[in-house]
Amino acid sequence: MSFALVDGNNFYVSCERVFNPRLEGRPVVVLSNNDGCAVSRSNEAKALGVKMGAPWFQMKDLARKHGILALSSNYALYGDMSQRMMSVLGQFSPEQEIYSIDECFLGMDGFSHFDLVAHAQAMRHQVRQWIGIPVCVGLAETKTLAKLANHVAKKGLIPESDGVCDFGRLSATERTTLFESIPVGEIWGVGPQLTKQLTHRGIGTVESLRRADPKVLRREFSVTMERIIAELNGEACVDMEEVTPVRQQILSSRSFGSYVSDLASLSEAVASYVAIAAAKLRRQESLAGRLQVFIRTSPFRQDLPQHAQAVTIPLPTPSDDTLLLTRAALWGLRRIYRPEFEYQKAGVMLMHLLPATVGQPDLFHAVRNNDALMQVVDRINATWGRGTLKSAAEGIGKPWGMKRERMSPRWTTNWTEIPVAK
DNA sequence: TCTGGGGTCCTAGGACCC
DNA sequence: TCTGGGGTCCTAGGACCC
Repeated sequence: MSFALVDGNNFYVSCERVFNPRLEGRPVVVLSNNDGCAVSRSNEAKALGVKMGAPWFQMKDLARKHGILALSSNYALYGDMSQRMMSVLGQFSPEQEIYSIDECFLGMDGFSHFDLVAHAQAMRHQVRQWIGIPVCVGLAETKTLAKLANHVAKKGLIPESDGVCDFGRLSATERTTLFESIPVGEIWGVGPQLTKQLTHRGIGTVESLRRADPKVLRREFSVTMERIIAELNGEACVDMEEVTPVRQQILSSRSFGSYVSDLASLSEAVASYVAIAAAKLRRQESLAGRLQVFIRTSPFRQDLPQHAQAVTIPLPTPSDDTLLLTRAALWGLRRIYRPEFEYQKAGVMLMHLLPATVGQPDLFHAVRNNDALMQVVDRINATWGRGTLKSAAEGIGKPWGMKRERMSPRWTTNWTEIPVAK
Protein backbone atom coordinates (compact mmCIF):
# COMPACT_ATOMS: atom_id res chain seq x y z
CA MET A 1 0.00 0.00 0.00
CA SER A 2 1.00 3.57 -0.48
CA PHE A 3 -0.48 6.76 0.93
CA ALA A 4 0.03 10.48 0.66
CA LEU A 5 -1.01 12.81 3.46
CA VAL A 6 -1.48 16.40 2.32
CA ASP A 7 -1.86 19.06 4.98
CA GLY A 8 -2.35 22.82 4.74
CA ASN A 9 0.29 24.80 6.62
CA ASN A 10 -1.18 26.91 9.46
CA PHE A 11 -4.44 26.52 7.57
CA TYR A 12 -6.67 29.24 9.04
CA VAL A 13 -3.90 31.82 8.99
CA SER A 14 -3.08 30.85 5.41
CA CYS A 15 -6.76 31.32 4.42
CA GLU A 16 -6.72 34.81 5.92
CA ARG A 17 -3.50 35.66 4.10
CA VAL A 18 -4.97 34.77 0.72
CA PHE A 19 -7.30 37.78 0.93
CA ASN A 20 -5.18 40.05 3.07
CA PRO A 21 -1.57 40.10 1.85
CA ARG A 22 -0.65 42.56 4.59
CA LEU A 23 -0.66 39.57 6.95
CA GLU A 24 2.23 38.06 4.99
CA GLY A 25 5.52 37.94 6.92
CA ARG A 26 3.93 39.08 10.19
CA PRO A 27 3.03 37.19 13.34
CA VAL A 28 -0.67 36.30 13.00
CA VAL A 29 -2.99 34.09 15.06
CA VAL A 30 -6.57 32.98 14.50
CA LEU A 31 -8.63 32.66 17.67
CA SER A 32 -11.23 30.05 18.64
CA ASN A 33 -14.90 30.92 19.12
CA ASN A 34 -15.50 33.80 21.53
CA ASP A 35 -11.98 34.96 20.69
CA GLY A 36 -10.83 32.53 23.37
CA CYS A 37 -7.66 30.64 22.40
CA ALA A 38 -5.08 30.71 19.62
CA VAL A 39 -5.97 27.80 17.32
CA SER A 40 -3.88 28.65 14.27
CA ARG A 41 -0.53 30.43 14.30
CA SER A 42 1.73 31.73 11.58
CA ASN A 43 5.38 30.61 11.74
CA GLU A 44 6.29 34.08 13.01
CA ALA A 45 3.79 33.72 15.88
CA LYS A 46 5.10 30.24 16.72
CA ALA A 47 8.63 31.65 16.81
CA LEU A 48 7.49 34.22 19.38
CA GLY A 49 6.35 31.37 21.62
CA VAL A 50 2.58 31.47 21.07
CA LYS A 51 1.45 27.96 22.00
CA MET A 52 -1.40 26.01 20.40
CA GLY A 53 -4.56 26.59 22.44
CA ALA A 54 -3.08 29.38 24.52
CA PRO A 55 -5.76 31.68 26.02
CA TRP A 56 -5.59 34.97 24.19
CA PHE A 57 -6.22 37.24 27.17
CA GLN A 58 -3.02 35.85 28.73
CA MET A 59 -1.03 36.85 25.67
CA LYS A 60 -2.09 40.47 25.33
CA ASP A 61 1.26 41.79 26.59
CA LEU A 62 3.27 39.60 24.23
CA ALA A 63 0.95 40.62 21.39
CA ARG A 64 1.40 44.33 22.07
CA LYS A 65 5.14 44.02 22.38
CA HIS A 66 5.62 42.17 19.08
CA GLY A 67 2.64 43.43 17.11
CA ILE A 68 0.92 40.05 16.85
CA LEU A 69 -2.30 40.32 14.84
CA ALA A 70 -5.26 38.31 16.09
CA LEU A 71 -8.35 37.43 14.06
CA SER A 72 -11.66 35.83 15.06
CA SER A 73 -12.27 32.51 13.37
CA ASN A 74 -14.20 32.79 10.13
CA TYR A 75 -15.50 29.28 9.48
CA ALA A 76 -17.53 30.32 6.45
CA LEU A 77 -14.24 31.28 4.80
CA TYR A 78 -12.17 28.28 5.98
CA GLY A 79 -14.87 25.77 5.07
CA ASP A 80 -15.14 27.15 1.56
CA MET A 81 -11.36 27.33 1.06
CA SER A 82 -11.13 23.76 2.30
CA GLN A 83 -13.63 22.53 -0.30
CA ARG A 84 -11.68 24.26 -3.06
CA MET A 85 -8.38 22.81 -1.87
CA MET A 86 -9.84 19.31 -1.57
CA SER A 87 -11.30 19.37 -5.04
CA VAL A 88 -7.91 20.31 -6.52
CA LEU A 89 -6.14 17.57 -4.53
CA GLY A 90 -8.79 15.04 -5.51
CA GLN A 91 -7.55 15.31 -9.09
CA PHE A 92 -4.20 13.79 -8.14
CA SER A 93 -5.55 10.36 -7.19
CA PRO A 94 -8.66 8.27 -7.75
CA GLU A 95 -8.85 7.70 -3.98
CA GLN A 96 -9.24 10.58 -1.56
CA GLU A 97 -10.20 10.61 2.10
CA ILE A 98 -10.90 14.04 3.55
CA TYR A 99 -9.66 13.61 7.08
CA SER A 100 -10.19 17.09 8.48
CA ILE A 101 -10.76 20.65 7.33
CA ASP A 102 -7.10 21.04 6.32
CA GLU A 103 -5.82 17.57 5.44
CA CYS A 104 -6.56 14.59 3.26
CA PHE A 105 -5.13 11.18 2.48
CA LEU A 106 -4.67 10.19 -1.15
CA GLY A 107 -4.35 6.54 -2.16
CA MET A 108 -1.13 6.11 -4.16
CA ASP A 109 -1.51 2.43 -5.05
CA GLY A 110 -0.82 1.95 -8.73
CA PHE A 111 1.40 5.01 -8.90
CA SER A 112 4.59 2.96 -8.75
CA HIS A 113 5.54 3.96 -12.28
CA PHE A 114 5.28 7.61 -11.23
CA ASP A 115 7.93 9.74 -9.66
CA LEU A 116 5.94 10.22 -6.45
CA VAL A 117 8.00 13.15 -5.24
CA ALA A 118 7.47 14.99 -8.51
CA HIS A 119 3.76 14.16 -8.33
CA ALA A 120 3.62 15.58 -4.80
CA GLN A 121 5.45 18.71 -5.87
CA ALA A 122 2.87 19.14 -8.62
CA MET A 123 0.11 19.02 -6.00
CA ARG A 124 1.82 21.65 -3.89
CA HIS A 125 2.33 23.90 -6.87
CA GLN A 126 -1.22 23.54 -8.13
CA VAL A 127 -2.85 24.20 -4.73
CA ARG A 128 -0.58 27.17 -4.14
CA GLN A 129 -1.35 28.64 -7.55
CA TRP A 130 -5.08 27.96 -7.77
CA ILE A 131 -6.13 28.31 -4.12
CA GLY A 132 -3.26 30.27 -2.55
CA ILE A 133 -2.65 27.84 0.31
CA PRO A 134 0.81 26.35 1.05
CA VAL A 135 0.71 22.60 1.75
CA CYS A 136 3.17 19.83 2.67
CA VAL A 137 3.04 16.21 1.54
CA GLY A 138 4.12 13.02 3.31
CA LEU A 139 4.45 9.73 1.40
CA ALA A 140 4.76 6.24 2.90
CA GLU A 141 3.34 2.73 2.94
CA THR A 142 0.90 3.22 5.86
CA LYS A 143 -1.26 6.10 7.04
CA THR A 144 0.63 6.42 10.31
CA LEU A 145 3.94 6.65 8.44
CA ALA A 146 2.48 9.09 5.90
CA LYS A 147 1.44 11.36 8.79
CA LEU A 148 4.94 11.10 10.18
CA ALA A 149 6.47 11.83 6.77
CA ASN A 150 4.26 14.90 6.58
CA HIS A 151 5.64 16.03 9.94
CA VAL A 152 9.18 15.53 8.63
CA ALA A 153 8.35 17.54 5.50
CA LYS A 154 6.77 20.37 7.47
CA LYS A 155 9.65 20.66 9.93
CA GLY A 156 12.23 20.32 7.16
CA LEU A 157 14.02 17.55 9.08
CA ILE A 158 15.54 16.30 5.84
CA PRO A 159 17.53 19.05 4.06
CA GLU A 160 16.25 20.27 0.69
CA SER A 161 13.02 18.28 0.99
CA ASP A 162 11.05 21.38 -0.01
CA GLY A 163 7.73 20.46 1.55
CA VAL A 164 7.66 16.81 0.44
CA CYS A 165 8.98 13.73 2.23
CA ASP A 166 8.84 10.21 0.80
CA PHE A 167 9.89 7.53 3.28
CA GLY A 168 10.15 5.14 0.33
CA ARG A 169 13.31 6.95 -0.72
CA LEU A 170 15.10 6.36 2.56
CA SER A 171 17.40 3.40 3.12
CA ALA A 172 16.82 1.25 6.22
CA THR A 173 19.64 2.95 8.07
CA GLU A 174 18.49 6.43 7.06
CA ARG A 175 15.05 5.61 8.41
CA THR A 176 16.48 4.36 11.68
CA THR A 177 18.60 7.47 12.13
CA LEU A 178 15.63 9.72 11.35
CA PHE A 179 13.22 7.81 13.63
CA GLU A 180 15.71 7.91 16.48
CA SER A 181 15.60 11.70 16.30
CA ILE A 182 11.79 12.05 16.48
CA PRO A 183 10.04 12.01 19.88
CA VAL A 184 7.40 9.30 20.28
CA GLY A 185 4.70 11.92 20.93
CA GLU A 186 4.80 13.01 17.27
CA ILE A 187 3.18 9.74 16.22
CA TRP A 188 -0.48 9.84 15.17
CA GLY A 189 -2.42 8.33 18.10
CA VAL A 190 0.21 8.95 20.76
CA GLY A 191 -0.95 11.86 22.91
CA PRO A 192 0.40 13.39 26.12
CA GLN A 193 -0.72 10.54 28.41
CA LEU A 194 0.73 7.75 26.30
CA THR A 195 3.92 9.76 25.75
CA LYS A 196 4.38 9.95 29.50
CA GLN A 197 3.77 6.24 30.06
CA LEU A 198 5.89 5.14 27.12
CA THR A 199 8.78 7.40 28.07
CA HIS A 200 8.61 5.97 31.56
CA ARG A 201 9.23 2.53 30.02
CA GLY A 202 12.22 3.87 28.14
CA ILE A 203 10.34 4.27 24.87
CA GLY A 204 10.99 7.88 24.01
CA THR A 205 11.51 7.89 20.25
CA VAL A 206 9.67 6.69 17.17
CA GLU A 207 12.40 4.13 16.57
CA SER A 208 12.14 2.58 20.04
CA LEU A 209 8.37 2.20 19.71
CA ARG A 210 8.78 0.69 16.26
CA ARG A 211 11.07 -1.97 17.75
CA ALA A 212 8.94 -2.61 20.84
CA ASP A 213 7.12 -5.93 21.35
CA PRO A 214 3.56 -5.42 20.04
CA LYS A 215 2.07 -8.27 22.13
CA VAL A 216 3.51 -6.97 25.38
CA LEU A 217 2.41 -3.39 24.69
CA ARG A 218 -1.03 -4.56 23.66
CA ARG A 219 -1.45 -6.16 27.07
CA GLU A 220 -0.24 -3.05 28.86
CA PHE A 221 -2.12 -0.54 26.71
CA SER A 222 -4.69 -1.63 24.12
CA VAL A 223 -5.14 -2.94 20.60
CA THR A 224 -4.69 0.58 19.31
CA MET A 225 -1.07 0.52 20.48
CA GLU A 226 -0.47 -2.81 18.75
CA ARG A 227 -1.85 -1.31 15.53
CA ILE A 228 0.38 1.75 15.81
CA ILE A 229 3.46 -0.47 16.12
CA ALA A 230 2.40 -2.55 13.12
CA GLU A 231 1.83 0.61 11.08
CA LEU A 232 5.25 1.98 12.03
CA ASN A 233 6.72 -1.25 10.67
CA GLY A 234 5.04 -0.76 7.33
CA GLU A 235 2.10 -3.10 7.86
CA ALA A 236 -1.03 -1.16 6.90
CA CYS A 237 -3.87 -1.65 9.43
CA VAL A 238 -5.89 1.47 8.65
CA ASP A 239 -7.38 1.68 5.18
CA MET A 240 -8.81 4.59 3.21
CA GLU A 241 -12.32 5.72 4.11
CA GLU A 242 -13.54 7.31 0.96
CA VAL A 243 -17.19 7.72 1.86
CA THR A 244 -17.55 9.62 5.10
CA PRO A 245 -19.41 7.28 7.47
CA VAL A 246 -22.62 8.70 8.95
CA ARG A 247 -22.09 10.21 12.37
CA GLN A 248 -23.04 8.18 15.40
CA GLN A 249 -23.71 11.27 17.47
CA ILE A 250 -24.22 14.92 16.64
CA LEU A 251 -23.19 17.58 19.10
CA SER A 252 -23.86 21.29 19.02
CA SER A 253 -22.57 23.45 21.83
CA ARG A 254 -21.10 26.90 22.35
CA SER A 255 -19.67 29.03 25.09
CA PHE A 256 -21.62 32.23 25.68
CA GLY A 257 -20.21 35.67 24.93
CA SER A 258 -20.78 36.45 28.61
CA TYR A 259 -22.15 34.41 31.51
CA VAL A 260 -25.87 33.63 31.50
CA SER A 261 -28.07 32.82 34.45
CA ASP A 262 -31.66 33.38 33.30
CA LEU A 263 -33.74 30.50 32.00
CA ALA A 264 -35.11 32.51 29.07
CA SER A 265 -31.66 33.10 27.55
CA LEU A 266 -30.55 29.53 28.21
CA SER A 267 -33.71 28.30 26.49
CA GLU A 268 -32.98 30.43 23.42
CA ALA A 269 -29.44 29.08 23.29
CA VAL A 270 -30.54 25.47 23.68
CA ALA A 271 -33.22 25.90 21.01
CA SER A 272 -30.61 27.36 18.65
CA TYR A 273 -28.25 24.41 19.21
CA VAL A 274 -31.10 21.96 18.61
CA ALA A 275 -31.78 23.67 15.27
CA ILE A 276 -28.13 23.33 14.21
CA ALA A 277 -27.88 19.70 15.30
CA ALA A 278 -31.23 18.69 13.79
CA ALA A 279 -30.32 20.22 10.43
CA LYS A 280 -27.12 18.15 10.43
CA LEU A 281 -29.16 15.11 11.39
CA ARG A 282 -31.50 15.56 8.43
CA ARG A 283 -28.60 16.18 6.07
CA GLN A 284 -27.19 12.75 6.85
CA GLU A 285 -30.73 11.28 6.70
CA SER A 286 -30.81 9.95 10.24
CA LEU A 287 -33.25 10.00 13.14
CA ALA A 288 -32.27 10.51 16.78
CA GLY A 289 -33.47 8.14 19.46
CA ARG A 290 -32.18 10.20 22.36
CA LEU A 291 -31.31 13.77 23.11
CA GLN A 292 -29.00 15.06 25.79
CA VAL A 293 -28.94 18.62 27.11
CA PHE A 294 -26.12 19.94 29.25
CA ILE A 295 -25.23 23.22 30.91
CA ARG A 296 -22.16 24.19 32.87
CA THR A 297 -20.43 27.03 34.63
CA SER A 298 -16.84 27.90 33.76
CA PRO A 299 -14.46 25.26 35.17
CA PHE A 300 -11.71 27.91 35.05
CA ARG A 301 -13.53 30.07 37.57
CA GLN A 302 -13.14 28.02 40.74
CA ASP A 303 -13.79 31.26 42.63
CA LEU A 304 -17.41 31.08 41.45
CA PRO A 305 -19.93 28.39 42.51
CA GLN A 306 -19.76 25.47 40.09
CA HIS A 307 -22.57 23.52 38.47
CA ALA A 308 -22.47 21.08 35.59
CA GLN A 309 -25.30 18.78 34.74
CA ALA A 310 -26.66 16.78 31.85
CA VAL A 311 -29.93 15.01 31.26
CA THR A 312 -30.65 12.42 28.59
CA ILE A 313 -34.15 12.19 27.21
CA PRO A 314 -35.30 9.06 25.38
CA LEU A 315 -37.69 10.10 22.61
CA PRO A 316 -40.99 8.23 22.27
CA THR A 317 -40.10 7.53 18.63
CA PRO A 318 -36.88 8.43 16.78
CA SER A 319 -37.22 11.85 15.16
CA ASP A 320 -35.52 14.53 13.06
CA ASP A 321 -38.14 17.20 13.69
CA THR A 322 -36.58 20.40 15.03
CA LEU A 323 -39.76 21.48 16.79
CA LEU A 324 -40.30 18.16 18.53
CA LEU A 325 -36.64 17.93 19.52
CA THR A 326 -36.76 21.51 20.81
CA ARG A 327 -39.70 20.70 23.07
CA ALA A 328 -37.84 17.71 24.48
CA ALA A 329 -34.66 19.74 24.99
CA LEU A 330 -36.40 22.60 26.78
CA TRP A 331 -38.22 20.12 28.98
CA GLY A 332 -34.83 18.66 29.91
CA LEU A 333 -33.27 22.07 30.45
CA ARG A 334 -35.95 23.02 32.99
CA ARG A 335 -35.08 19.88 34.92
CA ILE A 336 -31.38 20.68 35.32
CA TYR A 337 -31.48 24.47 35.43
CA ARG A 338 -30.66 26.19 38.73
CA PRO A 339 -31.14 29.96 38.87
CA GLU A 340 -28.30 30.65 41.30
CA PHE A 341 -25.43 29.86 38.89
CA GLU A 342 -23.62 31.81 36.18
CA TYR A 343 -23.55 29.47 33.19
CA GLN A 344 -20.76 29.64 30.64
CA LYS A 345 -21.79 26.96 28.19
CA ALA A 346 -24.71 24.85 27.04
CA GLY A 347 -25.04 22.12 24.48
CA VAL A 348 -27.26 19.52 22.87
CA MET A 349 -26.24 16.04 21.76
CA LEU A 350 -28.31 13.83 19.49
CA MET A 351 -27.64 10.13 20.08
CA HIS A 352 -28.84 6.64 19.18
CA LEU A 353 -28.94 7.69 15.55
CA LEU A 354 -30.41 5.39 12.97
CA PRO A 355 -31.04 5.67 9.22
CA ALA A 356 -34.29 7.52 8.45
CA THR A 357 -35.37 4.62 6.24
CA VAL A 358 -35.57 2.14 9.10
CA GLY A 359 -37.18 4.42 11.70
CA GLN A 360 -40.50 2.98 12.84
CA PRO A 361 -43.09 5.73 12.99
CA ASP A 362 -45.88 5.26 15.50
CA LEU A 363 -49.59 5.63 14.82
CA PHE A 364 -49.61 9.40 15.31
CA HIS A 365 -46.47 10.20 13.32
CA ALA A 366 -48.30 11.89 10.46
CA VAL A 367 -50.23 14.24 12.74
CA ARG A 368 -47.32 15.09 14.97
CA ASN A 369 -44.23 15.20 12.75
CA ASN A 370 -43.43 18.23 10.62
CA ASP A 371 -41.61 16.49 7.77
CA ALA A 372 -42.81 18.81 5.03
CA LEU A 373 -42.15 21.89 7.13
CA MET A 374 -38.59 20.74 7.87
CA GLN A 375 -37.92 20.23 4.17
CA VAL A 376 -39.02 23.77 3.43
CA VAL A 377 -36.94 25.18 6.28
CA ASP A 378 -33.83 23.32 5.09
CA ARG A 379 -34.32 24.46 1.51
CA ILE A 380 -34.81 28.10 2.41
CA ASN A 381 -31.85 28.12 4.77
CA ALA A 382 -29.67 26.43 2.16
CA THR A 383 -30.47 29.18 -0.32
CA TRP A 384 -30.60 32.23 1.91
CA GLY A 385 -28.23 31.26 4.71
CA ARG A 386 -28.49 29.55 8.06
CA GLY A 387 -31.02 31.10 10.39
CA THR A 388 -33.14 32.76 7.69
CA LEU A 389 -36.08 30.67 8.90
CA LYS A 390 -36.04 29.59 12.52
CA SER A 391 -38.27 28.73 15.43
CA ALA A 392 -39.38 31.57 17.70
CA ALA A 393 -37.81 29.67 20.61
CA GLU A 394 -34.37 30.57 19.26
CA GLY A 395 -34.93 34.24 20.06
CA ILE A 396 -34.12 37.32 18.02
CA GLY A 397 -31.20 39.38 19.28
CA LYS A 398 -29.28 36.50 20.89
CA PRO A 399 -27.45 38.76 23.37
CA TRP A 400 -25.89 35.63 24.88
CA GLY A 401 -24.21 34.87 21.54
CA MET A 402 -20.61 34.50 20.58
CA LYS A 403 -17.99 37.20 20.80
CA ARG A 404 -16.20 37.72 17.49
CA GLU A 405 -14.61 41.11 17.50
CA ARG A 406 -11.92 40.62 14.89
CA MET A 407 -13.64 38.83 12.07
CA SER A 408 -12.56 39.13 8.47
CA PRO A 409 -15.25 39.31 5.74
CA ARG A 410 -16.76 36.16 4.20
CA TRP A 411 -14.80 36.87 1.04
CA THR A 412 -15.88 33.81 -0.93
CA THR A 413 -19.38 32.97 0.27
CA ASN A 414 -21.31 36.22 0.57
CA TRP A 415 -22.08 38.57 -2.31
CA THR A 416 -21.99 41.66 -0.13
CA GLU A 417 -18.55 40.82 1.25
CA ILE A 418 -16.81 39.81 -1.92
CA PRO A 419 -13.39 41.50 -2.41
CA VAL A 420 -13.36 44.56 -4.67
CA ALA A 421 -10.41 45.54 -6.86
CA LYS A 422 -10.06 49.28 -7.12
C1' DT B 1 -13.38 40.41 32.21
C1' DC B 2 -11.42 36.96 29.16
C1' DT B 3 -9.80 29.78 28.70
C1' DG B 4 -13.06 26.25 21.44
C1' DG B 5 -15.99 22.72 19.22
C1' DG B 6 -16.94 18.28 17.35
C1' DG B 7 -15.91 13.85 16.89
C1' DT B 8 -14.04 8.51 17.47
C1' DC B 9 -12.47 4.33 19.76
C1' DC B 10 -11.43 1.38 23.69
C1' DT B 11 -12.05 -0.61 28.31
C1' DA B 12 -14.22 -1.74 32.56
C1' DG B 13 -18.01 -2.78 35.19
C1' DG B 14 -22.80 -3.57 36.14
C1' DA B 15 -27.35 -5.42 34.90
C1' DC B 16 -29.52 -8.80 32.81
C1' DC B 17 -30.47 -13.13 30.03
C1' DC B 18 -30.74 -18.36 29.66
C1' DT C 1 -11.98 -23.47 51.38
C1' DC C 2 -15.57 -24.07 48.26
C1' DT C 3 -20.95 -20.98 45.32
C1' DG C 4 -21.71 -22.22 36.84
C1' DG C 5 -20.74 -20.58 32.27
C1' DG C 6 -21.34 -17.80 28.57
C1' DG C 7 -23.18 -14.11 26.52
C1' DT C 8 -25.27 -9.15 25.36
C1' DC C 9 -26.20 -4.49 26.19
C1' DC C 10 -25.55 -0.19 28.34
C1' DT C 11 -23.00 3.51 30.55
C1' DA C 12 -19.17 6.09 32.15
C1' DG C 13 -14.73 7.49 31.72
C1' DG C 14 -10.41 8.05 29.53
C1' DA C 15 -7.58 8.78 25.65
C1' DC C 16 -6.98 10.39 21.20
C1' DC C 17 -7.67 13.36 16.78
C1' DC C 18 -7.99 18.07 14.33
